[in-house]
Amino acid sequence: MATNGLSFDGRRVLLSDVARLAGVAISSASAALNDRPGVSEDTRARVRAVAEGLGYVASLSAKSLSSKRAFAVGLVIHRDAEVLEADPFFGAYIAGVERAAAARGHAVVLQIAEDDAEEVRRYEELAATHRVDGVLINETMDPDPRIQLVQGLGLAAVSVNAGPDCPFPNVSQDSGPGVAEIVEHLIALGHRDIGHVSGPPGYTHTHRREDVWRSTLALAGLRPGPLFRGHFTYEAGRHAADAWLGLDTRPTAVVCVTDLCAIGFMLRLQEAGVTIPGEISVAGFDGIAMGTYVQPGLTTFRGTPRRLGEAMVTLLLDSLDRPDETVPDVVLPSGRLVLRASTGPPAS
Amino acid sequence: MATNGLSFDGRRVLLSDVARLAGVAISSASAALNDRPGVSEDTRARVRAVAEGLGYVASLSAKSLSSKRAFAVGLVIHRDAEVLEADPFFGAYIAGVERAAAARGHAVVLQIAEDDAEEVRRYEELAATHRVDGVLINETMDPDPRIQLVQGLGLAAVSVNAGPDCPFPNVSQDSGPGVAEIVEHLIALGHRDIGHVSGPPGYTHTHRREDVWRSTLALAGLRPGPLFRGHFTYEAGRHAADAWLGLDTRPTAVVCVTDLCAIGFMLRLQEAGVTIPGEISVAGFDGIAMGTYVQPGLTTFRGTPRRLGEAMVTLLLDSLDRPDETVPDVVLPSGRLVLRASTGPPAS
DNA sequence: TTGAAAGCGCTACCAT
DNA sequence: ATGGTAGCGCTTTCAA
Repeated sequence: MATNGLSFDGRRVLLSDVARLAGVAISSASAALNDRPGVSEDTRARVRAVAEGLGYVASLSAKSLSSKRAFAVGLVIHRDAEVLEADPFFGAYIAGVERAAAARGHAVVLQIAEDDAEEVRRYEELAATHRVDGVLINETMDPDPRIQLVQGLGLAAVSVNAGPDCPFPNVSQDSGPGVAEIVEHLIALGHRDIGHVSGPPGYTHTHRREDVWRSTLALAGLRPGPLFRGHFTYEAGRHAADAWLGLDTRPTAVVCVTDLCAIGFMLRLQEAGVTIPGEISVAGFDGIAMGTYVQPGLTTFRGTPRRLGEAMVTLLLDSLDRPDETVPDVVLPSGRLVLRASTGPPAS
Repeated sequence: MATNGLSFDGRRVLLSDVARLAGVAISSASAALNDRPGVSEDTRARVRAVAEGLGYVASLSAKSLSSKRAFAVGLVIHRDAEVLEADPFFGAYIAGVERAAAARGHAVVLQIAEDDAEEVRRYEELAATHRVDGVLINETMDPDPRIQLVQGLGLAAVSVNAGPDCPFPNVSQDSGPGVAEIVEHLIALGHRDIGHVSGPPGYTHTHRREDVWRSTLALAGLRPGPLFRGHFTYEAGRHAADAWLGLDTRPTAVVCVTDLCAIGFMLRLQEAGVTIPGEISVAGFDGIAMGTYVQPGLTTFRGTPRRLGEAMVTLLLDSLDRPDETVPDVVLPSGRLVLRASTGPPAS
């Protein structure tokens, strides 16, 4: 049995081999194997059987050249290696991307850009060489320069949580409900002064989470506590903690924009002798594994990065399959609240 | 300026366009652009200038079809999404892989397999479709089934820390010196009973680290402390900690096979009220960011995953470039000891 | 429904 | 050193 793409004599099995053995023309064999109309069911079955028996696998480069499709999707990650290393979000997301792509015969081409100029170059190369059929734009920013770039390059794409003027199909997974649930949880515990450690301006995540933090408090008749603008990282959390330590009146609870940030915040406070949740309740956002390792365990809202990756690829391939129709955007459920020991009643 | 691979009228710039404008034959243009001999320096320069001016980028599928090369390397990760998520090693490694590949015009095709059967299928597909020119085999096991598989499929490959009978070029980064340095550090602190939390049998990492732990102790005239066999994970560290808690005579120091494992070990002990390093010193291996987040900070040995990725790709592409010559294996320096507060003098 | 043949855009060979 | 041309292995059009 030759299931490895080699025929008995070691030569690659070609479509012409399949056609010859099945007693049909090459064009018919092609149509039969690619589910194209114009072949009788009888012929199709026969061709399939021969192909199967021979272990035929079409040459990708030949397919690509003649069909002008790459059968691959691109994923350009813009991040330094160090940050990438510490960011566990990435693993589950990429797993979703890869599996959804593989399920439809596409490969994932991963690129890493460490600065803006390099990111631009990567997209240009992907477009110029036709290495991929489309790209995934993740962590969309509010006006996002990549959108114009990618569109100008003629690349197909799908974005995540992009604004309404984004020309690409979009997958959205709103973090608003998650933040609302966290804030409501803190209010229910008795907190009245709830601060927020936010991300850098420009990011959808930053604005959305900040807005919902504020509006949820307003809905409960509470004024927003102090706001610390920082970043999504561990270090940013530590800095915010330093700021918190310098406050005259300290909030009794803080909602952090990410788990990593929350962990930095917590550990810095603990180093300064602050007890959690005794003196302050801390909540994060994402649901990374590390949140279960710290003491106390981190209350958070767990998203579904894997399903996000799957949804983005599926949407991209769908839109590629029907270039005329405009595929509907996808809305993913937010995730779910995970209560751990880092949040508790205020000291009073 | 048309730097995006499109000429003025929106048509793709072809090699024939470059040749025509440069006033040479297509074959000469091809030779000029690909650094092949047989063109005068004058011609080469002229062709280059025209290509540059036109923003010419060769079609990858056409190149691939005619040259039988994919200009891509494959990376098959065998791991569940959850483990992948918690494993920060991956980020730096993949960054190295990607950057080295990109520097030589190759793309990285990332595949994720969640079980053995799927892993086999992925390699088969990569080979059958000629999607990549070669693959990176990471985390080589002692007899590693992938080696035979990949070789049988006719794929080029490079392995890491493989045994002497592995047919592929190999990059080695010995973890032995690191373990030795850690053990010596503990001995210097005054420890005489030093245990080890090891990984699963079959992995090179497991055996090597275990062996060096034992031999370094022997060299100092010490008997090996208790050995806990587990896994590379956080959870495995916790289990080992439980075992340690049940011991009659407890070692005063433990060397864990990975940082993640060490962190699990530490946190479980701390939950049980054990003080670190007062009652026990704990060391890890890898140098992940999380080791700086825990309290006390984790003493460890920091490898260079990024350079490992770079070296593997470079070696693969080198061996691909000269199929006749046999390229020499690469040996990477081990890394360096990182002392933090999780190790200290024994209680006594 | 089926088959023949013309591309797809390069590389590589063989003349010149 | 150059230029013509035959592939590479498919898809796709167009006749039959």
